[in-house]
Amino acid sequence: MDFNRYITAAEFPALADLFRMEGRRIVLTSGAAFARQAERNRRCGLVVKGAFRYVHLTAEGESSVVGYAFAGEFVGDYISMCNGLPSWVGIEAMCESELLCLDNERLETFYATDADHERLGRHLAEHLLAEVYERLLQCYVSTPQERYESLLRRCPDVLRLVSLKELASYLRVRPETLSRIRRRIR
Amino acid sequence: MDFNRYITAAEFPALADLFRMEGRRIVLTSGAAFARQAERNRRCGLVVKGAFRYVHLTAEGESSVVGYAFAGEFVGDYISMCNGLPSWVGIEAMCESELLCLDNERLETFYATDADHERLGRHLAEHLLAEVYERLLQCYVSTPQERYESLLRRCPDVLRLVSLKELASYLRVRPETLSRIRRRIR
DNA sequence: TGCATTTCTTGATTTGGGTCAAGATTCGTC
DNA sequence: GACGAATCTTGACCCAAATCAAGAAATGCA
Repeated sequence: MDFNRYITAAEFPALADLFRMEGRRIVLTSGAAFARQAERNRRCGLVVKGAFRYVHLTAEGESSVVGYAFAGEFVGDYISMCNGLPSWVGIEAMCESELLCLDNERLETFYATDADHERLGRHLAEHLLAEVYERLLQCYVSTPQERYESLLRRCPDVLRLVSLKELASYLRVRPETLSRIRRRIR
Repeated sequence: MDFNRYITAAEFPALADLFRMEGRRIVLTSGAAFARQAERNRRCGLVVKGAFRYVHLTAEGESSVVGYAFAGEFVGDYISMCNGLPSWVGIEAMCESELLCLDNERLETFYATDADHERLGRHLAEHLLAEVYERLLQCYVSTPQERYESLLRRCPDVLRLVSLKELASYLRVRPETLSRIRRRIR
């Protein structure tokens, strides 16, 4: 879900195969929603083409981009999928995108057929956990400038992918502040 | 690990049984370390008595309390345990505490013996993921005051358990600020 | 190409939390 | 109970980011 530490098909080939064999091919136009905030989203996908952003909307109407998924990565609100609760985020296509989609039931029966599959599911969850955890710890320790620099190091062409305004939202600062951070560094 | 959304023995009875059957009984005095930051910690425990805090130390020597574990809950740096990397946090006893301890190998062989056990492990990881994820989203949306009020709602007697100084660290504010927040609410 | 819209930058001002400092209160220990 | 240490509160001041505002640059589209 994150700029660099995403969950890629390459890391979970057996899972990727499942999506390739059985996934329903879905094409979304730019801006179209794959999942809506506050709804239950019991499906996920493997991104074949394009890109997705995860957006959280507060009660006051403020929106924050909290993550991304690109081609070759899995996309979906894994947590909402697991526990069946309404999703905290919406997921929308950033451009014309294509994915292979499976619903949670199919994933659960896949897990259930084999202890190795269960283990795979565990490793997937552990992998995601490690990433979210690291992001959380960054909240405790890093300044906006550090977050910006660390992000650039991880994904140097991030600026070709998203606007500064959106990047600011991801870094949890105002666009003006990001603009000033960038001037400071130059 | 958190004040309310911890992983309890009651939620994972089969796992709790494993700890009760095979766990090594360890008694720690107040302040003693169960796990050290920057080291690999490949064991975890079920807290029988007492309480533990998770502390992250920055390079500048600032310390933040990032979580807790109480009696009836599991304790350990699950992420460090899974991926074998050095831990981001230390875990220390807040008072004289007793726990039943297992190392990662035993847990892995437990998972490996049965598809049901693998599934249990998956659910555990998913459960943890959901919690850490919620904490992360809180970073994006909540003010210190909101974090304080939400914490009080979840764990009304938190103030009898930890000092305001420590609570401030958990809420990611200075003690003075927490003091002012409390005056504001009164 | 020209116009409208959005994004981006820059400056001025405000504000929330941090820092520093000084008491008050609580707690532990002898 | 008295003393010392730690915690807690309060005030004064500082600073980084938010807010407000205005103009420049880029983008989209007719």
